[in-house]
Amino acid sequence: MDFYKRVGIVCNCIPQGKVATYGQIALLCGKPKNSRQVGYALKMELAGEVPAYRVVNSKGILSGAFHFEMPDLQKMLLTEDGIEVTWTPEGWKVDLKKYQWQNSMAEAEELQAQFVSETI
DNA sequence: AGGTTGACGATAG
DNA sequence: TCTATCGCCAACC
Repeated sequence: MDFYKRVGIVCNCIPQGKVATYGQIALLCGKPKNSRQVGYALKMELAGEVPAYRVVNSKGILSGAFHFEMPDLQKMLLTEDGIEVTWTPEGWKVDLKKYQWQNSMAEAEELQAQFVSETI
């Protein structure tokens, strides 16, 4: 099972109105230390195929905003999701306290199941 | 084969 | 709270 494939699956499972962090996704993919590769994955294969705009770093900063075609695109999409995005000296930011995706046990298992089915 | 580079994260001071 | 540093690992020289 390709790690990038898992990243794609996880991203597609992020609920509308929520965001996830790179580390969180890496964890759900079974590779807690591959947070950097998550960003790399989004940039390469998955760009345009998954809602990568719902992925932020551990501080809630939209660190990848610059890599979108239009700088404000990510912020705009998040806003349409009902997420409040604010401008800070560090860049566009979301309140993780309010909007971070809280994974339930069921959701984690659901993801594992999809990983297995893809492995066939 | 070896060094550098990241859409990152955790920790020490 | 903020900075410096280190660990991490796939991709790319």
